[in-house]
Amino acid sequence: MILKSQVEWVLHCCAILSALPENKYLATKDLAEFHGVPKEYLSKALQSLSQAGLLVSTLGPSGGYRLAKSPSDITFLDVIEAVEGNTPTFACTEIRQKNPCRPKGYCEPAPCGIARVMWEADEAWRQSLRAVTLTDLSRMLTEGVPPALLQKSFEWIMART
Amino acid sequence: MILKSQVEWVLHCCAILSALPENKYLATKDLAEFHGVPKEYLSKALQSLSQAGLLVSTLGPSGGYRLAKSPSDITFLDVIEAVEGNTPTFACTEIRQKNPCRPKGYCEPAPCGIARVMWEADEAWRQSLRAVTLTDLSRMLTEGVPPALLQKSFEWIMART
DNA sequence: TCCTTAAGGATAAAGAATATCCTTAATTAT
DNA sequence: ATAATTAAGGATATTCTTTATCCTTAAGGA
Ligand code: FES
Ligand code: FES
Repeated sequence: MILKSQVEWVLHCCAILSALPENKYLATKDLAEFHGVPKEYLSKALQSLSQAGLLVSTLGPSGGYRLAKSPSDITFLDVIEAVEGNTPTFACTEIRQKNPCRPKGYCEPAPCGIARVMWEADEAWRQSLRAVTLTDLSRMLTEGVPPALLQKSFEWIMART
Repeated sequence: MILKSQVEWVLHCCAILSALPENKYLATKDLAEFHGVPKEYLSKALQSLSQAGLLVSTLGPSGGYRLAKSPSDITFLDVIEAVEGNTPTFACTEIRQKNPCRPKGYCEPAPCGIARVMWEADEAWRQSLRAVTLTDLSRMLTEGVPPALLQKSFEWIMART
């Protein structure tokens, strides 16, 4: 059980977009090149973020994506669920109903205890991811990085907005 | 991203094995029949639990599996990791190293902030699963179930040990 | 000696993740 | 107007994982 590689991609993309000035857009092509990932496939992931209301897109030259809201209003969980969906990581198939001793038509006390434990763990995971915003992300990704590299990267991005 | 169906299977199997008297074994065939799942494939999962030191197996007629230790010493996480492995659910591919502005040979402050957040969430998930033992499981799976059904199921199992 | 069982290897089928290509419509630059 | 650029989305291909079955071997019990 492993998250899609797209999750890493879009989180890094969000970090870039967080640094963009208001009403500036950055194209998929540039985000793909910056991160060394396939443009077409990254595009699918960004479309998901757009549909989830996290990004705003615009067409034509100088088009691309920007954040739909303040970085402080977008959490890791928002981004991850946009790509992975929000279905629980544990799917109960109700195998308890296969119990050969079960009376026909018997109705189990719902939901199964196992599923409850699994869903609680799932919620702990989500809660942890809800607690981190793109603002936190920007801070984390910049600290300890040489100012010269940050500056150069910023200019690389700005040259393409 | 979804857990293997085997996870649900083996957790239910562990609940059954928890109810077994000391030094009694239950065969894969019976566990598979009780839960209505394919015997051969369930067998692979039980082998994993055995290799993880959670179950003890014995051969021949009246052979099968029993718990290797007290139900209170086996957690959900133990069982799940035996089946799913213990690799983190987020795999960082270090795409930050693809940054075109990065000086050749530059060494990033390890690990990436994104990976740290993801691994922390992963740990929250694991912590939640570590807090529940097979003893808790037995209680959860029996409460609210009619005593007659519990009794009948117990007899079904005992008849095959 | 015969039957039952776990262990484990080989293989196949189904599904999900990864990736590419192409068309369409909107927007901008010329 | 025209041409270039871009996101959106459909179709399809490839690879990997999950799910499943089959078969052989060795151990244990009747
Ligand atoms: S029946 Fe699905 S987890 Fe118990
Ligand atoms: S480089 Fe992998 S998560 Fe940042």
